[in-house]
Amino acid sequence: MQYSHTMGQRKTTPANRERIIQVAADLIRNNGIDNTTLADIAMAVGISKGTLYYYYATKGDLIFDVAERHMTNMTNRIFRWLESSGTSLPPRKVFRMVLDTVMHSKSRGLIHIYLLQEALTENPNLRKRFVEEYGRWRELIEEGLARIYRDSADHSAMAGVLLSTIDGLVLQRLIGVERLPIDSIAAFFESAVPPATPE
Amino acid sequence: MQYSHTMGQRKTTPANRERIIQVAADLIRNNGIDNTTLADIAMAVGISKGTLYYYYATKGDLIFDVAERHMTNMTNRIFRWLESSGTSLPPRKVFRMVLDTVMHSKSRGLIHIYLLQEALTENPNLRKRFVEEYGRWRELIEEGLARIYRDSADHSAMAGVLLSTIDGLVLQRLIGVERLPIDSIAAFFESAVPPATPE
Amino acid sequence: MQYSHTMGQRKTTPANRERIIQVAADLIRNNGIDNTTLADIAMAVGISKGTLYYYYATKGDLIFDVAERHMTNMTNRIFRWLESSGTSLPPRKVFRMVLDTVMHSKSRGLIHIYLLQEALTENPNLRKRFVEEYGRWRELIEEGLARIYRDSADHSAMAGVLLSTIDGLVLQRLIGVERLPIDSIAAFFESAVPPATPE
Amino acid sequence: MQYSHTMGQRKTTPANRERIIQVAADLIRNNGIDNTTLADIAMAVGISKGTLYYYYATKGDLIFDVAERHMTNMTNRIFRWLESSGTSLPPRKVFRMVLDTVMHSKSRGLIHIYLLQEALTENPNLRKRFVEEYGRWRELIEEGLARIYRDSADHSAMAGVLLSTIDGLVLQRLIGVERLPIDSIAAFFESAVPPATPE
DNA sequence: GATGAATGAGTTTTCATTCAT
DNA sequence: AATGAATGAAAACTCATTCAT
Repeated sequence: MQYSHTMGQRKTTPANRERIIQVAADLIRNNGIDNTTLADIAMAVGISKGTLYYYYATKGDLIFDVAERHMTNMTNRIFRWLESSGTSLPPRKVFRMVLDTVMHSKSRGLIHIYLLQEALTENPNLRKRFVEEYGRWRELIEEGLARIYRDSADHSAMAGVLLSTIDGLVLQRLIGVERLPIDSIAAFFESAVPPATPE
Repeated sequence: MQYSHTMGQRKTTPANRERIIQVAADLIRNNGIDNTTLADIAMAVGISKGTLYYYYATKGDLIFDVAERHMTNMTNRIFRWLESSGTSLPPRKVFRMVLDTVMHSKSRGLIHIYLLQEALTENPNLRKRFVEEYGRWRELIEEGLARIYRDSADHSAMAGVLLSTIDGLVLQRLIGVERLPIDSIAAFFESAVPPATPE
Repeated sequence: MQYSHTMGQRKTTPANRERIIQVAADLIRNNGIDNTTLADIAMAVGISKGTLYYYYATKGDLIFDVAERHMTNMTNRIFRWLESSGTSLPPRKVFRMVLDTVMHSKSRGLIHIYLLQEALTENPNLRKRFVEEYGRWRELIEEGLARIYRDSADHSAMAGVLLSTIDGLVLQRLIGVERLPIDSIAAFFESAVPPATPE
Repeated sequence: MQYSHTMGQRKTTPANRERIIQVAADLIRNNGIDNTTLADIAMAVGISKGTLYYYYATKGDLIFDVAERHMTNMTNRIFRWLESSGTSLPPRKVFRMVLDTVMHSKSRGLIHIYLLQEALTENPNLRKRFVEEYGRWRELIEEGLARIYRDSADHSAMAGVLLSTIDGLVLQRLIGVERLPIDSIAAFFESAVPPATPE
């Protein structure tokens, strides 16, 4: 209702789902999954617990959708990065950009960890989704590297390292490690020569 | 540390504490922190819940000690690696060794993530401890790199990347990402030339 | 009866009512009354919960109709038996027939018990209906016995026993008692001589 | 035993369990199982819901114990009847006694039905117990009949009928059928001649 | 006639924590 | 040191019912 800007909308349902996911994501970001109760979410959305149940049969189902949304956001973010990597920016800048982006979205990072945890302990389906998505992310990053270096070398290792490094840095960022040497890390990646490909 | 009230404790106490920590760590590894109840721990140790409270005033306190123990283990592990990096092994082997070690201790990795999560959401003190320890780990790794390369270049960036990569890889390993290209990642690190230091 | 507001109802209404009752009976048979939700029924019928409420103001009302239908079925069944008891079959066969019929309709039995329970705990009106109907059943059975024995003795006791036995056997059948000696029970009834009537 | 009048009692636990079962049985008798909440039971016993959980991990577990107790009571009752059947009372009186006993313990009957229902729909274990116990009851009744008739004829059919009749009569009693012809039913059983045994 | 949406009162269950002995 | 017993606050989930359209 409050977010239906368009006229032609038939049902309020999608809008409500949307709001629930959004609000739930916010609460989870701030308090973690376990500390976010369905009552909290319902109240924040402005509906009753019963209504929440009307939209989601289970807390797990809701979390799943929140995670789905989160992954989509991440993927989109990488896509945008991918486009910028085609430009003539020097590699170091491009790396710096990636790392910066990730680093500074502390909240994104936080929810990422929470959701991974949930996937690990409670929700096998969610875990499968994460595995899929991680695969996709690595491919995208690899493609980005190919554009940056404009060659056909095998960048899979670097892509793997880059992806892992990002997660690892996010983790450290979250727990509050200061002075993460982002600059020199970007430089490190720039300096790393792709292994000679026999091709 | 904070729980040793008297000096003259009978020796059973530390032994009991020891067992509690050990058992708690195991349970947490397998089920996560939230799915490990104090009743579970007490039963697995073979004592009553009441007795558990004799040793630990709070679940959080117990978790803290478990984490402390976990960090000590990690640090020791890195120490051992440090020693081996002084040998004349080619760098690639040394990198491979680090990554392997971490990769294959899936259970260590799991508990690491659980504890980080706890530190993040519930236990600020624990978070501080992690920050400290991450700092130490980076220094140790840096030192190891210095030994490997036998130079006085600044390896802090690489150390940062290595540490982050490890965490990131553990994360992916845990959620079940297959085909992590450990070998080529090790090669990648070997090939990475430390940035020229103006020093 | 109590729900037909107008005379000129379109013919779809009774048909819908019919389907609702049928479907509800099936679900109750399989899951019990408490485990059958209105949502289940609506979904199985292919209508919305709201529509269900158009036909039945209350879950209790629906159950009442289901019970009504069930009782009618039972009564009809006894009627059919009644007719067969006029034939020249030997009494033992006739008894065997009754018992068999009841025994083998396990599903009928189940719903019978569920509805009795409901009548007992939730629905006084339904209880009254059961009392009425039980009276009718006994009379019918008595009439059947008179036909079998072609005399004017008082068969009310035997009718009472027969009716009770049937319910009791159904109960045991339902909970899974094996080896119910139906044959010898039929023989037992045959051998039982009606008490000498001073008439 | 049940209220531990003895001095040597160690723990209060058995006494508490006892009270819980007792109180639960009462509430169930009056309201049915589904209408008896754990909160009701806890309040009636004078303990907290948490404490109730301390004694019974599950509502089903508690019901199971209530049922166990109920069955024991029934069995004891039959035992006592068994003893009296050895006396020189005329058979009719003995039958009358059984029926009367059962008839007049309306509350026993109610809980019996409730528990059967539970066994049927929710608790397979309980169902097995009932099957066992029904078998035992039939044997006991058979033994009683042998004593009454002081012969070695096969009374299993009559025992089966008697047991079923009792359940059936209880059922009718519960729903409020008036004028159950107990007297003539007793007479009916007396008049029933056991089938000639070729022995 | 029909329905999707919303609700709230209730239910079982969980579990860290306390405490008298 | 040790423990059994007790607790209460909270959490997820259920579902009959209502109602505007």
